[in-house]
Amino acid sequence: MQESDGSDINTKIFNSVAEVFQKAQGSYAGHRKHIAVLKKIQSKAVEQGYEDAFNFWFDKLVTKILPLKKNETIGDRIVKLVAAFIASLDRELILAKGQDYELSNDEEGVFSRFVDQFIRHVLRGAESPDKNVRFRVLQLLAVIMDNIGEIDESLFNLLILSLNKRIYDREPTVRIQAVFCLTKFQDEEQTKNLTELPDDEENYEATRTLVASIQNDPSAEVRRAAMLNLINDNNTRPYILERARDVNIVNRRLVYSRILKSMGKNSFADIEPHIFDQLIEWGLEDREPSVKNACKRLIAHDWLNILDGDLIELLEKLDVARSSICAKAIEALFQSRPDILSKIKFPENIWRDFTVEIAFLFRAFYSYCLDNNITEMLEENFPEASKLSEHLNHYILLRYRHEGVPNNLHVGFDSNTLEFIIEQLLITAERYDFSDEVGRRSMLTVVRNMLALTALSEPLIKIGIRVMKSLSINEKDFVTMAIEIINDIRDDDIEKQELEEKIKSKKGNSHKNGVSSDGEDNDKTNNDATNDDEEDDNIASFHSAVENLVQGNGNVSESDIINNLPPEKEASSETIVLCLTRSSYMLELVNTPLTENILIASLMDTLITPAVRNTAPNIRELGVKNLGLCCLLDVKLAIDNMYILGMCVSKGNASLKYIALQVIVDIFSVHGNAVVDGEGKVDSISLHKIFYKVLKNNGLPECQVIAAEGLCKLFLADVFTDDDLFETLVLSYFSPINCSNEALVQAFAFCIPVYCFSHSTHQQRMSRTAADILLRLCVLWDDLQNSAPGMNREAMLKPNVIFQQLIFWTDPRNLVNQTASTKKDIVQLTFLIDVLKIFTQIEKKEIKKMILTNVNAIFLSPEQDYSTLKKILEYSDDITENDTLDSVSKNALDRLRNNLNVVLEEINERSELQTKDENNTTNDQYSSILGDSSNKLSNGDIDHSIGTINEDSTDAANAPNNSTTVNNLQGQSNLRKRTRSETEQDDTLGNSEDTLKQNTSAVTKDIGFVLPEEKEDAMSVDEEDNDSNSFTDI
Amino acid sequence: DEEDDQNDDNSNTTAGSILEKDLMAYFDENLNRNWRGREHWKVRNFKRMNLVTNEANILAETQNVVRDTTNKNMGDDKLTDAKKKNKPKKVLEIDFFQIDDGFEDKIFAPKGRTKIDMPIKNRKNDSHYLLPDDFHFSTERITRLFIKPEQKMSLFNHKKNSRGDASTRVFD
DNA sequence: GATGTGTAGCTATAACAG
DNA sequence: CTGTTATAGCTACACATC
Repeated sequence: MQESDGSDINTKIFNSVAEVFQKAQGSYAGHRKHIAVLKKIQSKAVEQGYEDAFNFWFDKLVTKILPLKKNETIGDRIVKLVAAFIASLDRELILAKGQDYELSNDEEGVFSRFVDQFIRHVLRGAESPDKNVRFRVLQLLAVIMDNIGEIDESLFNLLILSLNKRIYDREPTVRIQAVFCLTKFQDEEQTKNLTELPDDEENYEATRTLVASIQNDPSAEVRRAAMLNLINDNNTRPYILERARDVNIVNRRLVYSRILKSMGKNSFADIEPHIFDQLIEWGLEDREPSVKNACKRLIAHDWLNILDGDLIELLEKLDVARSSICAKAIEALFQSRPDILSKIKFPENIWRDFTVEIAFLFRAFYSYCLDNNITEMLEENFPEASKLSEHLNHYILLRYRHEGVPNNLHVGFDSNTLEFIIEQLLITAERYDFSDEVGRRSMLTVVRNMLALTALSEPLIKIGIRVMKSLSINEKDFVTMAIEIINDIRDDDIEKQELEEKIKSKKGNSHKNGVSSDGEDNDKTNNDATNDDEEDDNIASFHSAVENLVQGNGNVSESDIINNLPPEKEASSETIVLCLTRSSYMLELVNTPLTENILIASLMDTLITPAVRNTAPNIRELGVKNLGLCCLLDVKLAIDNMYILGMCVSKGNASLKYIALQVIVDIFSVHGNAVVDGEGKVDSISLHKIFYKVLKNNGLPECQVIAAEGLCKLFLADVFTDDDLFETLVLSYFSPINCSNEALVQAFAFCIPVYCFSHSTHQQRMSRTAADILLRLCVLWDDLQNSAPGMNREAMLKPNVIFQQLIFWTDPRNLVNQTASTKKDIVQLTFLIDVLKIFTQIEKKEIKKMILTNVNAIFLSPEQDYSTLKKILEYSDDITENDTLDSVSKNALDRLRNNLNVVLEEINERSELQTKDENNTTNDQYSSILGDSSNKLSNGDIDHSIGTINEDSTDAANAPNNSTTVNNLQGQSNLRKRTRSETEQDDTLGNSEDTLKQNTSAVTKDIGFVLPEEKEDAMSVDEEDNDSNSFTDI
Repeated sequence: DEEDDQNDDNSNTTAGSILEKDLMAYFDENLNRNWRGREHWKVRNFKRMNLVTNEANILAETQNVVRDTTNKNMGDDKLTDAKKKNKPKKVLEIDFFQIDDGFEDKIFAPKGRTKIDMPIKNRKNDSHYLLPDDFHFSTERITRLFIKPEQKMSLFNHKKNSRGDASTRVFD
């Protein structure tokens, strides 16, 4: 080939290709044509033996767009062009192969050489320092991945290696494209290996890499790309679906709106039941409305459509019997599809053939109609009360008696199914219309007798009692009936024991002294069978009781019960549990004081008090709960039992602590401080100590949460007002030892702001304690950073964030009770003064910087008190003069001082203006009240005095205090300055006598906070912990 | 100042009458996003209560509005100006005919000392970027008693009654 | 690493066709 | 009714800039 010809053709090829690119960058419009042209150029070049030249120039021209950043339209157009060109070639080849054309000119070879060269070419930029180049390279690879045909092994290895490097690129955009590329290399074999082979750094299987990305990539968009492109089979599905809890909102939403939606009917079959439940719960409970709505739409729209609107089938899929979230799901369904409401019917003939789904729909439909006042539907679909009770009775009999009822229909019904149906009917019954007396009476009979069944499950006891409450005439009637049931159960048991004893003694059996039923078990061959026998007996009495009641002999009078003296024998522990369960659910619904409720008093004596003293843990816990519920009804009882409850918390095992703690909090919530501190009452300090102790004990995280939540409640209610206890509370929020106790953190995250912003006295308490909190936490943090490498340094917030939090909490603008005087509020300013005051106790430059750089988040306003602002300025000046600060800190501090000066200036200007305008009249008045303002009268002072004459109690309380504290502060500040310089000198000598040292040593003690073995007083602000241990005696 | 005084009085009377349920809803709404606490809170200012409608606030707000609008107008002008400047700059075109010898060398330059990889510590995250369990703390939850959930305590409006008594109420 | 700007990915509403 | 398209407006997140 001659050179001139060669370079001529070569140039021609270059010009032609370049022209296409030149045109194509302008718009997408001519792309079709451009691709045709490119193909023509290529085939012509091949014909002329210039295949390489075409490839060379094509690649070279593509290189030009590589530096273009993301979303640059020109770049995107060329990328599209390349993709379309390659796709077109590929498609042509496949088509040709499919039709068995003779490929005349080795098109396949041309294509694969072109692709091979192209990929190798762009890969040269895969590790370019320019992130745009890396992005474009990966983008080009991603868009051609589907159409590269077969590539040889060396290129494949090169590509995989590059992609597995780029998946860890610095730039998220690059990683996203890498994910897109990798998704094309997945296959089933790999997903199997996912679970079967161990993790391996050198394992370059695409699926494994993608799974690593979906879980570990910091960028939400990368995880999203992996989620949407990961192959969806049994092995990978859990990784995809767990994104329903991704921290990113869009990712969470996409699980419902894309992943699950596209799975269609397979969602029901292919997802494991517990995961399926979890997904629905997560979706419907999500904090973000958009996620919640996506989930609702999935259920109410997509899924219901898939199932052709078959509501029952949908409920089957949702597994109503097991999943507690279904109530929410169906409510969403009713709301978004009101059309289906009218299609729901409950004809008479299905009443005896309820399934779990129908029963559930029945109850949900009823509740919905009731809540939304759809009376016509109620009348149309729901039978009269007596019918309801009949049906209920039918299922109760089915469940608790095996003979006497036509069995053929319900052969497949297991007890769980029946209990679920019964529960649904009872839930309906609780809100049913019982204006018809006959209906009410018959339902009452059914429920009372049901509650007498000893085999009744706890959920049914609970709802049964509630139904009984709604059926009762008044509370006294309710209590009477409930206690009668309880007494009957106990008496029956004792009777039975006596009977058995007689039989045993007749047999001359020796082992009768073993505590009742435990011994019995040995004699019984089959426990279940015996229970059933027992049940049959109960059903028999059940029937006779029904007879009695229907004949009107139902209600036993109160005196009957009281006169029915407690038998001397004790009931078996199983029976006691049955009684206590019923009584606790009863007591939960009672509100009349104990003094008007003699029956409950008798219950205390016969059942509850013995239970509290029982040695069996479960009985004792139930007893404590019952006792607590009674205490809520009577102050006197509460007072008498505070001590024992305190003992339970301090000496009991975890579960006893857990319940007793709740009881104590509830008692305080109801009775306030009346239950402590007085003649014969428990000392409130001792109770505080109990709370400290539980709060600090991270061995029992659940109890910590109760203590925290409980304390927050009590502080919110102003039952507790102790600053030290409050400080401990806030400290445990930030403490690293609690960082893994999510419930605790969330309780505080909610309660602390509610507390601070609900009342200015609350915010003032925070303000008073905040500086000390900050100081302690700074020391703690510092210690954590210097601790052993095993420690998790992220377990604690950095001091700057803590400081920001405290500033936010003390910001008066966040108070709910916004008034005009909010702008004058100085709570946050006093916090700042305290911080500046303790500032010298912070030693680390790093921490000082974190404090100072946030100091300007404090709200300053010319409305605020002049002297307070002035004081802050003085402290700031002091720090500037005496501390060596880095430039950032200094700038921040200067800015604060500058701002302060501006504000102070403005106050001065205003007051001058005012004195001119108002002809001295008002000012005279106020200055006479103020008396001592010898220096220039400032507007701030005036405001303040107005606050004082006002009836605003908080201002009135604070005004004098503040001025004195401010004065004191100044004194202290000077003193401190001296001490500080002395300390600096003495530091090397080890002098530890002054107050500052004392403080630091107190602080060092707190370091134990991090170290479990020393944690005793670490968190507690309470200094002397060892003196009175009222609850450790005995 | 006299006006302020007046307004103070007004606010004190009106502020006390904010309904408990409104307060509860207010807190639930505002703390919804901050449920994870700790490092996850944002300085997002609380949506101000619009429940209190006393003269002082109306006055203050109108003043703010006046100032705001003036500011906004100024800002708007600046913004639109900035946008006008930004938009027309997108007339970029590549000359594909211009191929000088060295251009590929720049693009395919070795990474050198530029860090193009994620730091190792960022490649694994134990949280897997999943949210923690949500315990759904709410005013509803913290006002109800632990062992007697039907009974609610009244947390916010008890102040006027007597200190140290949470004055529980029962809602039927 | 704090800041302001830009944008992906909805959400809402209407109009319109099937 | 149901589904599509077009429009504007919104917010959390990403990106850029200093």
